[in-house]
Amino acid sequence: MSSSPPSKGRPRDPRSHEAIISATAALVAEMGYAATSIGGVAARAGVGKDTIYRRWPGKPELVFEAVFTTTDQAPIPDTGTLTGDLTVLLQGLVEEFHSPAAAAALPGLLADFAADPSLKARIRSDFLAPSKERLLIVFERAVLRGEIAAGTPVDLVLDTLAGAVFFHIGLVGEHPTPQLAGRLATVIAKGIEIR
Amino acid sequence: MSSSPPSKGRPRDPRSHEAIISATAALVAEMGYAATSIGGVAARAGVGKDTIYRRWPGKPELVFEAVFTTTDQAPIPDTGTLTGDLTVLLQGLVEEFHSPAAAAALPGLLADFAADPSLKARIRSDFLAPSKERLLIVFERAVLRGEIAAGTPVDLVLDTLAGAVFFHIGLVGEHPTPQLAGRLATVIAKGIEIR
Amino acid sequence: MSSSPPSKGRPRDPRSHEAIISATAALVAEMGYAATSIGGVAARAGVGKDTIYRRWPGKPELVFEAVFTTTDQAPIPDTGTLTGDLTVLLQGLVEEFHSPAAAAALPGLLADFAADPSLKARIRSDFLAPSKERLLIVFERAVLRGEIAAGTPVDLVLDTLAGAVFFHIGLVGEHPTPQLAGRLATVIAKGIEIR
Amino acid sequence: MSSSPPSKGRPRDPRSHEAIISATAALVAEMGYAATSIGGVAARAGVGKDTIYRRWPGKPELVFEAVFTTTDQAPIPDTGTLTGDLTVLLQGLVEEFHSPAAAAALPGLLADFAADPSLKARIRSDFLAPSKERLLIVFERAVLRGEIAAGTPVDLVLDTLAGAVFFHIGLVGEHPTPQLAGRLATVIAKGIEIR
DNA sequence: GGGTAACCGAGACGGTACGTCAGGTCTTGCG
DNA sequence: CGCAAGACCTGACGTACCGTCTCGGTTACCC
Repeated sequence: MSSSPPSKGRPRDPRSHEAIISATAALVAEMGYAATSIGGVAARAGVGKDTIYRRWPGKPELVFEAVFTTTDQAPIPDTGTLTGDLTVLLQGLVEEFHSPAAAAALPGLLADFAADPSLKARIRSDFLAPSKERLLIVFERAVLRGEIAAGTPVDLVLDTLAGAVFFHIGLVGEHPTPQLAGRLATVIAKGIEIR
Repeated sequence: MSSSPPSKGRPRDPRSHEAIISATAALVAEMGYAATSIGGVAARAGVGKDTIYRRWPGKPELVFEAVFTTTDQAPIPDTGTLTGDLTVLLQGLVEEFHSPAAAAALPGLLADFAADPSLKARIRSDFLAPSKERLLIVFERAVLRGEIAAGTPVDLVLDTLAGAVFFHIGLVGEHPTPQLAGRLATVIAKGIEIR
Repeated sequence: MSSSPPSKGRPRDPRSHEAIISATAALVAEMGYAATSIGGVAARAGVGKDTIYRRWPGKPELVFEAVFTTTDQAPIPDTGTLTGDLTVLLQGLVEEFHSPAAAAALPGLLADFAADPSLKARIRSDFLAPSKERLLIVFERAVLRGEIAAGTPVDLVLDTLAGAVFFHIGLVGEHPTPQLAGRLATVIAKGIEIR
Repeated sequence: MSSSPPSKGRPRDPRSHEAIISATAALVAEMGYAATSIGGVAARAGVGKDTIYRRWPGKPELVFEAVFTTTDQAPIPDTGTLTGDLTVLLQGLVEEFHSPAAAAALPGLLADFAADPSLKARIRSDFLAPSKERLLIVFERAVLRGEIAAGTPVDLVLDTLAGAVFFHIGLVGEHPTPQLAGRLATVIAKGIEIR
């Protein structure tokens, strides 16, 4: 299923990989996305530029991997109400978007992804996929509870949730209040509920 | 109120201004934001680079002025219902974000604004101000009609509307369906209405 | 007659030119031709790389100009005998090839010129032209004196003289003895003289 | 005399040696010396880079061995006159310097040898040694015939012969005429002969 | 109506980063 | 140990922009 590893020649040193990733995360958090250069990452990681280009095609892919390593092990929320579930989901999004590295990286990173046709598709498939999976299950439960209709468009709702948080936190730079996730969840839940 | 013009020496040629603005808009639409350079704009406009730097501090400010010239002459919607008013407002946002130049410019442009502390504030004051003004009046009427509470947070709702549209259209690259504005308006209106 | 200077835009700063030339000469003398890089010259001259590439197409042309500035103001020898004239000419060649910068530069420089078809022709026209001019006059006088035949091939003799000195001094690295020029001159003069 | 072979472990595969040598000769002839890289030779020979570095310290030594394999089996000329002998010797030099691989390799190769102190000595000992041996014998015979003096400096004459041919053919790129060797031989022989 | 000060085009300037390539060393698994 | 493969660090390559500067030359205002 997965591509067989060639296993020919010297294997790539996982310590280089690790050093590159953490140097990237540190530089992005310290200097911002635009001021982070491949050369700078290489110097900081004590690595040649080729070692980076061998693994990633460019800065966007590298930063994406370095900053969004959160393997999203968070459990799927199950509070018993749609509003409660959405609140938990949104709290996750707010935290993710507000972490130092992510906040520094996201605007430039998404801009680079959006600008490259071959990367644009990955916004949905890589950035949003984990959240979509969870939102799908939350919606299934809400449908069973009779809170929302069966055909509620997951992608559109997810774009709204993510867009709202990204715009509010990432672009406008608003510091997230503790109530933020709850407020947004309430509005959206009420908005899509039956009746 | 505005800075007094020096009025000493040769006045700036308004034809240069015009040529720069339209060259910028054309280049952004054709090549995208990242591939648009000041030098390229100057060459296309038949103008020296200094003539650009004399008027704008950098690419973000230039592109902002070139692409968002919509003097927002659109009348404030007054359909009689909050949902109707929001639909009209959102249609405006969708159109604005979907125009070729704006779609090509927005992700990179917002990223550059967000990355520069001195520009970050202008996202709210320049990008969103016209919409906020209209949304305020729409909300006032809705309060008078008893549809929403008096203290409904305008900024947060606006960030949600703008974020949803920007994310959906600008980043994910979804082609806007005719129903999009209405759907979003319905959800948000229902979500913030009393009861 | 000469190409008209464009005189459009900011003129090139002759101090940059000067700084680049002397940095190049110094680096070649200190480090050798191969270890002299455009980037190194730029750093040493306090100049951007573009400023170098704007004036010279590459390292060979730059080094050539930097090292062989000797405008060959040496007078044409006229000692009364072919042997004497050739001795003076050869002393000039020996000195030129033995100067620190030239000795360090010549093997690599000539190799780069010989490897590039568009530069190859310049070996004869740029490196050898001044010597050929002098040798021509020396030969004319020797013909008048009846020492050599009228059709003696200048280019071939010049290649022999230059090749002998270059090989002996530049490649094999022999330290030139005071008698070297005289010995070679005697051999060649005797070899081409009538009888 | 030679370094003792390790004779521990697997012996070196002579087919690799052969493949490397012929790949090197082919690449040098096709692409030139500068454009010939160790990596390219390895790929062409179907060999790992280490297998090359295990046998040769670097490109100069490798190319030298690949291009100058002519084990100089040519017999020592004995035509009865110094001019005749020198003509035969020079014909050999001209042919050697004019062969496709040698012509492509020589300028860069000699430059690399001259630039490295540890290789510089080998120009005389490796490049010129076979010719010197023959020239010595030619000179001995000429001394016996009374054509030249006993103390004629072999090295200097050899540098002159080699330098003239190398400069004329290798650097300036002159196509060798059939008379070239004879003409040079006549000049030099006349030049060094007694009287 | 003559200065003078700012504007204009062109393009040179010192920098920084790009993505590629070669050099020479090393580390795999397999003979 | 040899060997093919290929990862590794270093450092140079030539290009593209950045934002500033310096030319010659042109307006338009102010004295």
